[in-house]
Amino acid sequence: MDGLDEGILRALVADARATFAEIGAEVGLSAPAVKRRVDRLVATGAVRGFTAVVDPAALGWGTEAYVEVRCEGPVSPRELRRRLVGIPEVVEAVTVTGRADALLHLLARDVQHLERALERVRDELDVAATESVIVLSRLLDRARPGHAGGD
Amino acid sequence: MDGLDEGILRALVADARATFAEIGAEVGLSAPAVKRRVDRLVATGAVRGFTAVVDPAALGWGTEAYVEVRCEGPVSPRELRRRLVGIPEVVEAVTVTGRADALLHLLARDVQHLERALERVRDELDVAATESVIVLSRLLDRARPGHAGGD
DNA sequence: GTTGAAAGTCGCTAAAT
DNA sequence: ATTTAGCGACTTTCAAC
Repeated sequence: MDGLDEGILRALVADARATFAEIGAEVGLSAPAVKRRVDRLVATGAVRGFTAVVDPAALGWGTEAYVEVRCEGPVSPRELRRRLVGIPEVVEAVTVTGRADALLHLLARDVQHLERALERVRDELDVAATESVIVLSRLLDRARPGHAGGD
Repeated sequence: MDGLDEGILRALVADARATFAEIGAEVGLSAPAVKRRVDRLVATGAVRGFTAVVDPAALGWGTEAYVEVRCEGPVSPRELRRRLVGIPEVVEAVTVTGRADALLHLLARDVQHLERALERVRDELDVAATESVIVLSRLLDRARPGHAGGD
């Protein structure tokens, strides 16, 4: 990991489908040299993969919420994960410090759909309490280029 | 947007560097047909872009937090955004319903670094109160393939 | 260890059907 | 939407640093 790798990462985050020659032009390397470094970044795990940034709103999923969940009794992260994978509206889930056990990020078509998804979360996890906030606007999203107001 | 487009989106989210022929094999289309549909998905905004999923931990950014922020007096989302862009540790920011004005997602090298970033947030936003939780483990991350425990 | 150059292969893209 | 064909990019090999 040196400055060249950082430049390559910047280029790949900005556009994962950039050609090796294009990336090379940005960082001052030939295409084969870039490929070798990209292969290494993937092999070492610095790059986990390449993905498309899909606009949920364009697919009619315009409602977004973050939900803190506190469960009845102790729950293992593994078990938590197992129960949440089956709920497609849960797009992100982390365990956290503090009063809550987990913080969930939900995506839904509308508020009714969100409510149904939350019911399903409560069913799956036997939840003691939840605290939800609905997203009004997305200001920033550095992990997903173009996904928020003019990054 | 039909079933074929959905299949193409699935393939691109799974691997943004997949060739059109590979995607075509998955959804049952020829490479040129896939290219036309991908071009249309990008043009209509359903696909906002393509990005690399970088593992922050592999770069030494192992500390992650979510922070609810309540500001003194009313603040416009635009102004909020302007002030947060300058803080690189803030990787995500949304405005939300409820007591808080904004929910921030922060990435830092360690807890000390996180504390400094939080001080900077407080300086930039004249904050009335913050409520932070530190991420213990990431269970699920559907937007970033391979970024959480065995998606 | 690294890089850059060349050659062969493969994928991309524009046409015609 | 597919097939074809021409072009550009990728990937391997090799020589040089």
